[in-house]
Amino acid sequence: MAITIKDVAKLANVAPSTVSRVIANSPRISENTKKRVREAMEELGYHPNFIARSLASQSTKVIGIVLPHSSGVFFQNPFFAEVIHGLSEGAREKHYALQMTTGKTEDELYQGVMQMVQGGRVDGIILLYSRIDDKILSYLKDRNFPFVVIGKPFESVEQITHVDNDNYLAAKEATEYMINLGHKKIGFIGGSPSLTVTIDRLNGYKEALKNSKIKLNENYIIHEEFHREGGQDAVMALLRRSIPPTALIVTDDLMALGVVNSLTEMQIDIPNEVSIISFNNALFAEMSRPPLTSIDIHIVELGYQAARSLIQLLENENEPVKRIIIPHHLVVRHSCASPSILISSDIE
Amino acid sequence: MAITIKDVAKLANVAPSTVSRVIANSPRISENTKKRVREAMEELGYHPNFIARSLASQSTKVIGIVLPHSSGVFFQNPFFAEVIHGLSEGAREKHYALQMTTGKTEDELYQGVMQMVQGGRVDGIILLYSRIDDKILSYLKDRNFPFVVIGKPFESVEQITHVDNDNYLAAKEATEYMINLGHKKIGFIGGSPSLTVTIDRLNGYKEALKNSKIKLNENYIIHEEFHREGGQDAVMALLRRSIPPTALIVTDDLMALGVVNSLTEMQIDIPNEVSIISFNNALFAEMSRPPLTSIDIHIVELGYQAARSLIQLLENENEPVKRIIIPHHLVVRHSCASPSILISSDIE
DNA sequence: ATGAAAGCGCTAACAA
DNA sequence: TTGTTAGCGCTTTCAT
Repeated sequence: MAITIKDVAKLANVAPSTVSRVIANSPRISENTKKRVREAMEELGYHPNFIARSLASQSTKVIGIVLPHSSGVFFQNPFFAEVIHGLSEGAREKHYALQMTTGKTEDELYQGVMQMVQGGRVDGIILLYSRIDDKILSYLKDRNFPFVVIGKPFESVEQITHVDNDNYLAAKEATEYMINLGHKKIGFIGGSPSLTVTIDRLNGYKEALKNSKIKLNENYIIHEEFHREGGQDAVMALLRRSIPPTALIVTDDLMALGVVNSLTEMQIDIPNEVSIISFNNALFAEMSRPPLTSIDIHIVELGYQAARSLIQLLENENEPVKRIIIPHHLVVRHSCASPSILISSDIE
Repeated sequence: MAITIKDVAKLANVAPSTVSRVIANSPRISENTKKRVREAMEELGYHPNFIARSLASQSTKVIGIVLPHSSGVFFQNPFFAEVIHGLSEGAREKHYALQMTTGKTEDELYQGVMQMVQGGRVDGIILLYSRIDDKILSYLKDRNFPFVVIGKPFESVEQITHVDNDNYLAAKEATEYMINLGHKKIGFIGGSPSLTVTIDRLNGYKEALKNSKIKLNENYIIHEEFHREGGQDAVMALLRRSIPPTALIVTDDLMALGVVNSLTEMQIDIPNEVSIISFNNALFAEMSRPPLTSIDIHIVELGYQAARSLIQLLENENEPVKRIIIPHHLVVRHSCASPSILISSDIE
């Protein structure tokens, strides 16, 4: 068995409780005994047992992070690595550990979260996604368990601390960018319609069209999964429209990559025949041929702020509910151009 | 306070230890009382407290994973997401949780590992890298703490369970592939020379050259970090050689991407002027223009097997030390060709 | 400023 | 087959 607080106490000739106070650096212990105790700890190579401490103090200093189910897809997307990067920075700074839960099905995931929460494994939880009617979110909310969501909660927005982009605005700007280039037939390729990020971006897109008096064409809106195949399927569907769009708002780089693949294969020129703007600005956007104009949403920062917010929530009894909006910005590359007069008038 | 084992015991009219045995599904409890106890648990919505269980049983059912320091670079590389994917599958199947440690410096990382280990936070550890003279590995080994490394340990290979590819063979085959195409001036762009993966691949490269009686040119060997800039710097250096290589073995996709970028910018044709073969076969390899011939090392499987091996180690008193080799395979795309007679004879 | 002692929720050895 | 009891290593009242 390892060195315990008792061993230290014995060597330093004090009570275990005194050692405990020294660890917590209680001001009620004289510098003198603090020094003695610390020397004893040093000499014995003592390290506090976190589990015991957790049990006694009812706090673990670990944060649980919940990936969406079907995490297979999620792992492939650069979003995952970046958000974890940010989370791990934020957690490490405050000396919190990170624990991960995944599940193949929603129910498996739910069980995992329940174990984390009721098992007392974590002090708080960060949801890496936000969707409509999420059982897990309801569970956390009902139990009043501390949590933060990355993305905008679908309901009770005012009561849930979350870190998000202004996805409505970002999509509106992206769409306006296309409109300003002269596009009128603009397609929208979004993720699952049950994700709030998709809903917000779709609304931004619609608003921009409305403001410019462009009639919304429901046939121009496609929902697919956030991976390459999703983008491919989406663009194929869009190309089957009697009048295909000349510009596409694609809400994920990996999808956009699929879009580019398909168009390239069909020898459709980007940006002269179809313009594309993507979201997230992962390395893929830069690597694509042509390089994609993309909206950078600063994913690392999203994770970093989420970790910090949760920790504040945990450490401050009555920390208010917060909404943190991470700014986005447009990175212009070479996937957007004015619609070719030829083509657009040709078809009409 | 939440429902405890005592509450259940009271309701079911048994002793707490009986409830504990029911949880563990001990065969020494009658089906009858099992049923009664389970009903009580159900009725109260009882969930066992993992922390208390961990303290009493001295086992946490959590696995610690250690990223290399300078994890900033590591997070960017698709290797990270894939290996975590595999780890999380392997851990979840056996109902283990995953906890992550990162650090900006080696010392910070070391402290983190010490906390995990001595703090009793984890039952075992997986190192996601393998380097020469690793303090952390020595620490784990000295304390006899269960761990598994992904990659080949530099020392005591026979005494440390690890999951690896046959990197020596993979690089040898890659090099032979180039030789068979007719290349004689073959460059090697590897990662840090303190990583065993680099060492193994370099040795495989050298062996292939030797077997084909091609004289080793130390100027053709470059070491850089596993990211794009690394690849760019490396290829620039190689191009400054009086006789630049006509083929490149690049031990990482992201680096290869940098190589391709630089060559493309300089209007050097791939594969006609320079052939490239990369490692890992991430999406980047496929996306690159031209698409890269690459060696797929099955990173997800690496993670999956690592998790399983560690769990076996933890659950079986005298599980033997194991070395698991994940097969690799060559994926041929369009970045390799025979050296142009013109160019190679021209220069010589 | 320090010590004694109870207890966090569970497991496991020992009894019965 | 089940109950009793003593910890696991720490924190935290309550005394002193």
